[in-house]
Amino acid sequence: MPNKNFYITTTLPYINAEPHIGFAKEIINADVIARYHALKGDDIFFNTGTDEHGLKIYQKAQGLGVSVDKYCDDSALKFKVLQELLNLSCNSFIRTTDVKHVAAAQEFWRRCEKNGDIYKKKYSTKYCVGCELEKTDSELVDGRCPLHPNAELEIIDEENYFFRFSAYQKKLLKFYEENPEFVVPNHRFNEIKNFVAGGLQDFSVSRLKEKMPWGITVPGDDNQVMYVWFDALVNYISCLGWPNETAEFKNFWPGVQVCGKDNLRQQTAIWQAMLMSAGVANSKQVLVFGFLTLNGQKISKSLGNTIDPRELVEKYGVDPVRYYLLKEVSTFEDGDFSYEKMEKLYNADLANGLGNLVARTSNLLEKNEIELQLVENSDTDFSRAVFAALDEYNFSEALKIVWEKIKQSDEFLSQTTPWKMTEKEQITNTLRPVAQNILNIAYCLQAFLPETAKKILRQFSYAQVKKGDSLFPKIV
RNA sequence: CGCGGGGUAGAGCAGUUGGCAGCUCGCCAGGCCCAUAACCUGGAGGUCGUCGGUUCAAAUCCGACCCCCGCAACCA
Repeated sequence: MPNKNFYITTTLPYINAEPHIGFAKEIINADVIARYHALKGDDIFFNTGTDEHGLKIYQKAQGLGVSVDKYCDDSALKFKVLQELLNLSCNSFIRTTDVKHVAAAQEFWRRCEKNGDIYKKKYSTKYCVGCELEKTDSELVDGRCPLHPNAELEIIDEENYFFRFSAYQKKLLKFYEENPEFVVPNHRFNEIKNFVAGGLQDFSVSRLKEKMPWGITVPGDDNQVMYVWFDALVNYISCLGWPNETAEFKNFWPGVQVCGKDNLRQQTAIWQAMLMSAGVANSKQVLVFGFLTLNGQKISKSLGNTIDPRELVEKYGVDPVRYYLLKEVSTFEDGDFSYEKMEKLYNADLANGLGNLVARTSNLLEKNEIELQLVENSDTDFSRAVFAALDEYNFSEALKIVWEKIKQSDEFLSQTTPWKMTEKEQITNTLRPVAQNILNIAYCLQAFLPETAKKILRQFSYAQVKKGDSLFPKIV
């Protein structure tokens, strides 16, 4: 079977806030998909990065008394370290301040302009710096932005460039119809279809440079910079080298994009219209994930209940954090995080489940000096069942199937009681299928818990398996 | 008539081509003793939000209503 090329990209988090657990979920989900495809033998391009332009960034840097460049460098680093922290398999980290991205965004603009989709218009509107957005009166509460009541609204009265979004209503609807798998899950697809069918308004895609210098200069107009959204979306192809006819771009675009549910419009409508305008192929698929709550409450800075992935990883380890987000939180619906649930799940599934099974089995193997020849992925019915759930992005179900195998193995040991046996051959024959199960489990877990899978594969690759350290010490 | 999600055992959830109501945690009783005080077996516990309809049969399909939670060109 020839290798296929598989491209997946996250959205780029905006660097004005610390990385939070919601984005961790998004990127871990993407990582599982990428690792799964790698396991199948596909060639992978896995992109993430940072979104760094816009007024909010500019003002924040000024407030801190540092140069914008330095502020961006420092902030981008906080996101880049997630790759190691969360054990991600990304091979591309793009920053919207990268030279190649800036050039790509400008070329993208030129193509949209050439196609007649960018025009200049004078307008006046209220603008919330906190949201980086213009606000309509209907969105305001007491004349203030409800999300940022402490920020003064700015009245913008200027001439900006607009993108002819309205021209793409029919084309988008046709595209959706022709690609029934384009947005997953289906209820999000319906949502965006309804939105587009309801009519589209052109939106502004530039700002006056004198008011907002931190952006990419509009080609042919030194007085204007691109609106941050317009510039940022181009990253999904600039990271592949576009507009150059690179091998990466030819081999990997179009790809799969993932995003949080707040980003539905940007990814599935605005960006798709932009691609059509620039004459670039549309994305292959967009996966729209749910949100996380913390102890049942919405996570937000104003509530002060944000949670830093680094803190979690330091406390529990990478794989337990990945496990929680994959098993306990459904892929497309909202989910909840709490330390209490984290620790319960850790003990039940990782310490008492997988960790204990590996410990008791390897201990019996070592103590009885059993030698085995095991085969990786010997039970293809099992791995197929796991992968079938993965094909539907149902990570929780996939892990459930794996854990059923763990339970079966524990049951088998209890029934056969190999620790009572005296004949080495009998012990060997009893432990062999259990050890083989563990190896098969580890094979499948490579997509989910890469570190743990690696440890087990290594431990069970020797003819004489040793007990080794416990994988997940119980939390007491 | 804005859009969407949800309401299933004490808690957290799974379960729609309609067919005996499931999983994890917790609780009770027993077993085992290789293993990380772990593991195995059995048990208690649910009028599947409410009301009505279709059907031999409804958590699942249809209609009305109640209650929670997001979103509303916007935050992952």
